[in-house]
Amino acid sequence: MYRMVQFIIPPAPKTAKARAGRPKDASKKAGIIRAASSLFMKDGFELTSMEAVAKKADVSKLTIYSHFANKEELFKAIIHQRCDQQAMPECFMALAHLPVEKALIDLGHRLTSLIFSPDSLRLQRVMQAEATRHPQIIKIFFEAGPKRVRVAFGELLAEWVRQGKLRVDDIPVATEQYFSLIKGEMHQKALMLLAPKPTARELNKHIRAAVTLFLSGYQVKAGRS
Amino acid sequence: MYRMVQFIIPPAPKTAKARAGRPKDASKKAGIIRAASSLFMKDGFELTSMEAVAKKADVSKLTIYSHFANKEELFKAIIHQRCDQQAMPECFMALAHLPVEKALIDLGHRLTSLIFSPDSLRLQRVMQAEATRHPQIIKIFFEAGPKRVRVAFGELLAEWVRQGKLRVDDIPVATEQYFSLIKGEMHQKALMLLAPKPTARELNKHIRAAVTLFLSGYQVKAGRS
DNA sequence: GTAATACTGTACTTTTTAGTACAGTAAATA
DNA sequence: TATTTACTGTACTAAAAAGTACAGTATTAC
Repeated sequence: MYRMVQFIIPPAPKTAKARAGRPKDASKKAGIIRAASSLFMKDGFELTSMEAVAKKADVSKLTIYSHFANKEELFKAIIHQRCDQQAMPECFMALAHLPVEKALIDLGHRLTSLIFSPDSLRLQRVMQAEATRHPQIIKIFFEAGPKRVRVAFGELLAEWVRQGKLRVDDIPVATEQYFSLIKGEMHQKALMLLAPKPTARELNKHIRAAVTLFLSGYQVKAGRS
Repeated sequence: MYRMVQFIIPPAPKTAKARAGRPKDASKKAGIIRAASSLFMKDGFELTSMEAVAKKADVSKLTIYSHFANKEELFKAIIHQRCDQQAMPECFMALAHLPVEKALIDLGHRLTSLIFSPDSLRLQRVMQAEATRHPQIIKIFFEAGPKRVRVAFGELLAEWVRQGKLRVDDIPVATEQYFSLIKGEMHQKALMLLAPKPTARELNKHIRAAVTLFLSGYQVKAGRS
């Protein structure tokens, strides 16, 4: 039964068919998305009202409903858009020929500045809050964001193993460990508003400690079997 | 102005003064707390209605309002109560004379079975969802739960350092690293309902890997300065 | 120019829920 | 027994928000 889906022809490809009459205003839609984005990120799904979105976008409420079927669809559109923004430039492999320690520290800085950015924290908070009510969205978010980064890191690790710089039995496990150490508990606290943004000094110390521990487990030392 | 608060005498210490008339029924209150607890943990603050609590506790809505001023107070009472339950038996020091590796693995199992328990996951989810609206409660939750456990673990590490089994420069950092590794990303996924409960085998492997990495960084090897 | 569609503003319906009013009953103290 | 307080059930108020109806204006394709 499921196989058949692959052969179904998409129902009427009415793309930019210019269907007679005044066309929709793309700038209106963009304005709605911008307004909704900031409100959803600030207040979450439940506490953001469509009226507030309309007001902030300087648009009639009915205009919103002409672009998005309902509140859920609007929310999904916002999350999709923000996930795309969050994607990291996949330039991990460029680090493959640096000294391992330096590369890991550099990466640590880039990752922390991403995940501690106000936007990322807000998105993460909203996702967690809505986890039970929007499980599909969470999945999209995870695949588009965290997962891609981890895959790229795994490939970098594999390259270093090939170069004989690291000794890693289980790459997925090591990847998870690196990210766990880099995130640490500061991230959890930042999510819960329990800690102010860490200072540059704190971050530096944190990242160095994480990389040191990671390398003590995986770096190839002179004179090993 | 604020200082004065410290000197204000508590307004009439009517403790168990038996203030004439029918006394409040403690079992009603307990029933309300029990019902509210399960509902708040399931649906969070906003989506739990007082009517639902009343119905589940088999009690009149007004009875709830006679025991708790409003919904927020009821919620706070629930969180307090659950925090107290979550506290781990502080028997960490009993592990001080076991072999370090065995102790860390044992501890890892206890910690994971705590934080992956349905109750803990639910509490954590509710806390995260309500973080922005109830910052004071979050603080209480953190001090009563996670923080106490970390302090106890830090003392255990210090004891091992004293015994010459470990070499740890910065105990808070090492503590954070241990907990980060033990929690890993599985916990995050479990919170977001992205992963089913990990199997015993997976947990075992995960904990072993975490402890191995931790010890490779902090265990004293024969023949070191 | 005409028909079709987009957009606006206002007002409305519907639903949900926190919190209250009230009238009555039950259980304790004095 | 009289009084005071706890509890119940029903019905209510008030507010908030999703979504719709409608009447009118603006903008485009044909």
